[in-house]
Amino acid sequence: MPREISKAYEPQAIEQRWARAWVDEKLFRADARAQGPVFSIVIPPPNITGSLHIGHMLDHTLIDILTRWHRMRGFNALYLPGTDHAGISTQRVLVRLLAEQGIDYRKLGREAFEKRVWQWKEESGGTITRQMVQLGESCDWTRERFTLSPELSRAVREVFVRLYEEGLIYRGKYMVNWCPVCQTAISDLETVHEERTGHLWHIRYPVIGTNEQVVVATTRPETMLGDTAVAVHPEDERYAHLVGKMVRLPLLAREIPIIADRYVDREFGTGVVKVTPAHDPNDFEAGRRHNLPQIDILTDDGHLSKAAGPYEGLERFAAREKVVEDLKAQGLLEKITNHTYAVGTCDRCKSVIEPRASTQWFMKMKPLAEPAIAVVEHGEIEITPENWRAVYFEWMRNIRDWCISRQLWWGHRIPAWHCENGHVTVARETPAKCAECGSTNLAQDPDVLDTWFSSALWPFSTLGWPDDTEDLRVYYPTSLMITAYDILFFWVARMIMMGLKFTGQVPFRRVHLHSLVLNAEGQKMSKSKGTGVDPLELNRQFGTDAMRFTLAVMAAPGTNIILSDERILSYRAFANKIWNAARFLFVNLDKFEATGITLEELAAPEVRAASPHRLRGALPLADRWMFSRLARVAHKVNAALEELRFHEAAHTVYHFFWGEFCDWYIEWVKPTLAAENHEEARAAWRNLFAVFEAALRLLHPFMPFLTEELWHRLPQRAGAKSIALDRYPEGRETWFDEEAERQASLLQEIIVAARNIRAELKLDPRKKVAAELTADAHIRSLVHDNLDAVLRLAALSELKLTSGHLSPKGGLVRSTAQFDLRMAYGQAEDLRGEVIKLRKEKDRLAKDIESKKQRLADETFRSRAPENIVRGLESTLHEREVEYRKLRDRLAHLEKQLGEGGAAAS
RNA sequence: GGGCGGUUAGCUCAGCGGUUAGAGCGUCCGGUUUACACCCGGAAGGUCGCAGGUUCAAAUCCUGCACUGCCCACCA
Repeated sequence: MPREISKAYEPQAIEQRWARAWVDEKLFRADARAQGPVFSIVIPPPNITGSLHIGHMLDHTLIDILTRWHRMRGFNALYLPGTDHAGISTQRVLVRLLAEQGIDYRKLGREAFEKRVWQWKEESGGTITRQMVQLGESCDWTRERFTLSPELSRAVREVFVRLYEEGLIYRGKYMVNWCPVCQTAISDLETVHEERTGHLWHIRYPVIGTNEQVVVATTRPETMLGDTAVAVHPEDERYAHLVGKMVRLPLLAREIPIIADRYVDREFGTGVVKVTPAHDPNDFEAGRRHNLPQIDILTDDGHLSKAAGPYEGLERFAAREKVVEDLKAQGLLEKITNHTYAVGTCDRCKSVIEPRASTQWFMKMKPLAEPAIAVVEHGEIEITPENWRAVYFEWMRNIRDWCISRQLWWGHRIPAWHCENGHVTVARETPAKCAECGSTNLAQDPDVLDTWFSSALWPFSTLGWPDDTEDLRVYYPTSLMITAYDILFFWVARMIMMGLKFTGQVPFRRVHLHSLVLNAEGQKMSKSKGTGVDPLELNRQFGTDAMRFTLAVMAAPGTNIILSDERILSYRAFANKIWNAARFLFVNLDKFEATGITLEELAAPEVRAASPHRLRGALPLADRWMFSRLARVAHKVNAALEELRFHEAAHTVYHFFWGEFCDWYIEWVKPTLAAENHEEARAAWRNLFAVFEAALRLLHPFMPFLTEELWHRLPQRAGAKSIALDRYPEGRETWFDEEAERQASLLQEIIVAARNIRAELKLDPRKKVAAELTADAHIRSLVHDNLDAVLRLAALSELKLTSGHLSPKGGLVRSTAQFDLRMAYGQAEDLRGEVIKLRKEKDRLAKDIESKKQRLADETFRSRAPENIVRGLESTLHEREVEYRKLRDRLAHLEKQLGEGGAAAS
């Protein structure tokens, strides 16, 4: 046990040392054959492109707290780490990096590009995992996975082929969200609706063979170039005579029909709508119903295509202006009105997406969603906080097919091969010939899968599926999924669907959705917006343990987390407090050794396991109280963690350690530690060490580094490896010692009362003064038995114990129903402050008593409220009345005194 | 257009049916108590957004309103 210990906690060196040691020793390697109930959790795989941001830090902190807690409780715990290949994100990063080097990725070609990405991944893709090691996360690094590794790719192909064979994956031309910047289709979830104020352009379409014209309104005038009809409601009398006639499409002079369709809203605008089947979801459906041609007027990169005639080549927004200008010139623009509408933007690049009919791969979701709804309904998967259940159900019940193909190069290549005759062969391995016509002229589909496709398989693909592995049998279904609520649909819902479909089991038994971490302005932290904070910088500044503790304390469900330096600072102070409590033990080792106690003795398991109730009676009050509090706190922390109430668990240990262990217990037993009576001193040391060591274990899941370091500095059994493998304090209810808690808090009240008077009198804290305590025999005897501690902690020279009523004369008094404490004062003190205070207190008490009396006088209350509530109220009322009488007498006395002195005249 | 949160001490937030509503920071007063000034002791500070209702009992449950944040949505 080292004697030299720095005065303040300096986390950096300690953290680095333990982080490395834990990995080197493979301390957290899970053994599928180990004993104990299983706790398994897979990480929400971070993107390889990123570095660790505060959101990850929160995820990982909560996961790690629970993993360490379970491990310490004897669970066979697995925390499986890994990363996501992050299709679009990674491709975007690489394209940019290459561009910076003057390389056009398209010219590089697909194969060379992929090679570059892999190379980059090897060099830079490990940032996050390195950072996770630094953070000391208790993952099993031997089981690290990557969504694009050969093993996981195999799972992806297996799933794709099976779904295709069942008809749940299909290919076809449908309306998709097209991002002209990323140049790929994206899913509905990846488009973010943004409210914008724009215009509604009203355009005249002349009806051929008449003098009439119809007016259509549109938010995207350039799409008129792709119109293949205009539509009216079949029962709209205004236009009934026009149905079946043709209109001349302005600018292009194309003749298109006027059709009747129920999807037209007669109330909106003129009741006539232009139909652009290739660029609007409603029009697409209408186009199918009426057999209209689809004219795609766009190119992949958002310019106008050949189909746009004279507008070919124009950028889409330039084309809009030109179209409007030309319509205006031809007098075909009736009016422009203001209009707010929601525009879809690309989640990745924020550019406006274009609805576009395109041939893509889709997954049928309804059949997959049904069982996924059922398992949550039936509680096979518990979602916390509960309000997310409703959100989940809502989305799942209205789920639409998922566009899974992406026009990218980085990702899982779709396992489909096209032959020259247009047949498609879907296979697990590259086929030699077309399954339909036998052609050997095959080309693999160029598209890759949406990143979330492989993420959806994560809980079982990482454990070895599709093989029937030991890991899968032992660790699947996983115990819990912890992630931010913003990927409930993207990821959580899809994992549930895929897990059920392919393993017949839920992927996890519980989902905990935590809040987002926002900055001081309440904005979502984001690197692109420059509003992010670097958690590693904060860790360096305040210590990882302080950061972890802050996040845990703030992880209360419901609200978002707003991080501030002040808050982290207060938990850095907490870490320092723990450090200094340890320091107290270490710097007093000479006193400790003087008692003849050995370190071996302290490390003995029977001392550690000492169950307080066995010792009760033999122990001094302070120790009985402390052990009881320890048990109660352990009980509460365990219960809180069981229910994922991290903030409550953290609060509880914080208050226990600082407010009870340090502020009261250590101060209380200090003299005993140096007592002449060695047996007494030894017992005090033993208990102090035992409580401190237990407190470290209690704290360990929250503050792994600090506790590991201090635990190793304490005497430990030979071969004891890590606090992380030690037992978590249990807090059995049989350890609670209510009598000791009651007595200790009474003594504390007396001490606080004395301190209060001292502060009021502005006494020099070192100056010891005499006081008088009036109380019943029971309390007097309690105080008498603990007189040394009371005198010392209240800085009293003596405490006279008296019975009966306290005479009203002289000194400052603090009273409760149980006792009166009086301290004499010199003549210089001004009593007016005290009088004001007492008056205020008297009013408050009078009001309180009045309301309690009223309650108790209420017959309905007495008959309906539970007995213990009524009795509790009665006894409280009695106490208040006692306090009130004492206070009234004191006040009268003081007022008289002031009045006589003439000081109250003013 | 639907839905979900939030509104509690100067600030950031806990508490979510039962006796005098809590924490951290900040404020004020007093401290070189040999573990800790990242500290110690004491104190001040709140008609729990507003209005109704349910209940013996409401910060806590219900309804409405007002701000405020977010999610979902194919009305041109």
